[in-house]
Amino acid sequence: MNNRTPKDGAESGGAVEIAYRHIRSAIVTGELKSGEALQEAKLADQIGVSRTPVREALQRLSNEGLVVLERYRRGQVANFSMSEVAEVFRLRAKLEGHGARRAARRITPSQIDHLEELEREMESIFAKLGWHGHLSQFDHLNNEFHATIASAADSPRLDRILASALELPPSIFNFYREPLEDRTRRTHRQHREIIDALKAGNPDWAEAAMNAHLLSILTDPNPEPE
Amino acid sequence: MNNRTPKDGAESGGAVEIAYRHIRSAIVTGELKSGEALQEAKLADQIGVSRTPVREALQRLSNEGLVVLERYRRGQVANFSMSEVAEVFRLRAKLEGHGARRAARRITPSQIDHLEELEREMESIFAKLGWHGHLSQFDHLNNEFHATIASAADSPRLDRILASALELPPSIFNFYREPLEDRTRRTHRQHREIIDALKAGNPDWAEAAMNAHLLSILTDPNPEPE
DNA sequence: CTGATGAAAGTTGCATGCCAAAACAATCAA
DNA sequence: TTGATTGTTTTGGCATGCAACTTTCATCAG
Repeated sequence: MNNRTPKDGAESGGAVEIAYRHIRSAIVTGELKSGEALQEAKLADQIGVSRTPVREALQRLSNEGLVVLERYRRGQVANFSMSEVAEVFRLRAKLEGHGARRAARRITPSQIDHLEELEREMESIFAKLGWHGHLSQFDHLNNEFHATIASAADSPRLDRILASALELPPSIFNFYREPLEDRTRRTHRQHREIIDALKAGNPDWAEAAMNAHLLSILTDPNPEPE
Repeated sequence: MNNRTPKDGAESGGAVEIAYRHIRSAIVTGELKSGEALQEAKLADQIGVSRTPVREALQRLSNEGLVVLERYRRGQVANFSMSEVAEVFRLRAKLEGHGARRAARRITPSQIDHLEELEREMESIFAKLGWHGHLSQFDHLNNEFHATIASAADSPRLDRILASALELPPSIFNFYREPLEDRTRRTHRQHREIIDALKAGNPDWAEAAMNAHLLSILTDPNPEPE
């Protein structure tokens, strides 16, 4: 079973990267459901690599919180309670708010162009495909939008934390009661406001706008004490 | 070269854990200096495990930011500039401030006892051994002190971020100009104040005290815009 | 039928080997 | 001497095999 691929078309990284993307995407699209068991051998076979890179990929996903690993036990797709989702957005608000504040004073014109371009793309695929069709692409663009701001904050640690510890499968949005189209339109407005604040170089505004954006996700009133 | 150890005395986890602790401790104590190359085979041999668990351990350390990995390149011990250290403490202030705020309403009496016990221990070993002797033990107890508060915040993600993305080798303290004894004494006072705030169940106070504690590390005035 | 028990099957943890890419060294041209 | 070039050595990336452990399932006592 030697499926060595000396040059696999549009391949970017190594086998770990392939496995990582594959599994992550399966989780993100809901193909792998919360709580579902993850068997190294099966995944390896399915992806076309050996167990070693699959193990590394699962390790990474475990760090990111998308997968739960326990010694000698089968991995599982993590499941996210509403309160966990809320907590993630609270933490992201703290960190990305901080990031936006710093970014307001450091962001370059070309980064702002990039943000505007990303936002245009998001709006255009939303207009073309509607919510359900655009979920996966939206996730990607939206992640890059936030990552661009974080990187403008010039804090590699912040980058890493946001990229690795505070990601959620976009499928969680499907649990919300609010019509998804409404939520999406609001998201776009908020993105534009954040861009405005960054363009103006106003740290307070940028932080506040980012906070508003992230905390608006928590529409369901949450009864626990702050 | 089969150094299999069917039951290795007071062993806790697996080979990965052994490798992880070994390498981490070497970095933390300064045995491995910043920028030093990390060769899988050499480490594996030295630790007494194979390369596979060493690779996993390095992966973990890379996620934690203590090690820098790049595909096909030798790993290196990360090096921490003053501005990175400052940024870590700013991020910790945001996150642990949030944690302390939540903890103030949730912490249990037994957790408070635990904090007081930890603080007593820290002060006692400091009194006995002075700064240089107590560095490694202090690091351990101090980490548990902060981890206890974070866990009282009842936010597993926060736990994981603090444990994995915002750790620094305690050796960085040696770069500060301020006499270490002074700094340590202030740390103890601040710890006691944090405990007081938590005991009082006052979220604002707890957050503020935690912020004061973490931001006081940045004694060197930093000229960059916030 | 229910819960305990133990063997068989399945899965993960780790060691090892091979190959490809990087690091290094020697050689040569300018 | 210096910088480029090529050949050699070193080292990391991945596949695979075996051992340790968990899970499953059949069996049996109650």
